[in-house]
Amino acid sequence: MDLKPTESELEILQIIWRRGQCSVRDVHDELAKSKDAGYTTTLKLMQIMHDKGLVERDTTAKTHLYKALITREQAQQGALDKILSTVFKGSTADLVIQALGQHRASKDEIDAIKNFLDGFGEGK
Amino acid sequence: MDLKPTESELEILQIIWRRGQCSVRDVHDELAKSKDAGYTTTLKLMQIMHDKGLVERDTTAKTHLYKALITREQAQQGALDKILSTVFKGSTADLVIQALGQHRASKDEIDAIKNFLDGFGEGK
DNA sequence: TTGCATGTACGAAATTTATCGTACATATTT
DNA sequence: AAATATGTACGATAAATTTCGTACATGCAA
Repeated sequence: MDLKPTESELEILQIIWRRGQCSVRDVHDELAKSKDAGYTTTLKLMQIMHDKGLVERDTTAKTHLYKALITREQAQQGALDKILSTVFKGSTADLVIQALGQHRASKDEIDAIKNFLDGFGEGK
Repeated sequence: MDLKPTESELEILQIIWRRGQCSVRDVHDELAKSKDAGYTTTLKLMQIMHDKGLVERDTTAKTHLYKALITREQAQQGALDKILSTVFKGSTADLVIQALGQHRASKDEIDAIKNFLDGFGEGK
């Protein structure tokens, strides 16, 4: 099993993750807000995702309903692993610092991360 | 200008970043350790990268020498931006926490991040 | 100078990913 | 019932990326 969604598949997974379960129509309407592709394109993509085992579907009704078989966390981890090895020389610290430096995290976010670090690395 | 290297281009950029400047042969030998592709494949890729403006080259000698025109930091930022929007719902905090949670950063790394956060968000 | 190693150039094929058209089935509306 | 809307299936095409073969130039050793 591949487990590594393509870019387009990720766009679709995002929507499924948010809604939990959805029809091709649901996904396509959502996608159409930011993108411009035909309905059958979305359909085909979702069928391919089904073939790959990225989603499962309930075909009892005419309109099939899709659910994700890969979790957002799994996809996140996969994405992190990839960029860690391709651009961050494997350094998590570099990645974190670069992420925080540019993206102007809010104070709340920073606090959340500090708390996380405290509970993690115990004491300093 | 596109500025968004493909997967293969990133593999090559990594090597150029590490060595500062190199010939196709340098890159290909390095690449061959982990991968298995022909020399002309690497050559073609680097020519394409030159067309795209990702690298520059010195062609005075027979063996051309390539340098990166995009910095590692730029590529890192691009990679982060992409996965932030595709899998992390735009939340830097989520990304950081996920990165730290799984990858068992060393104590030193954690300390480095804490220091960074202290100098950054002032106050706790 | 001949032969071989090492280089670049570049078209073409192979792969991968994304898009679309068309056929066909089943609801729903009038 | 006929017409229309909505849905799936799926082959074909397009587009992007990667891989390779072949031609050709040049440096170097025998």
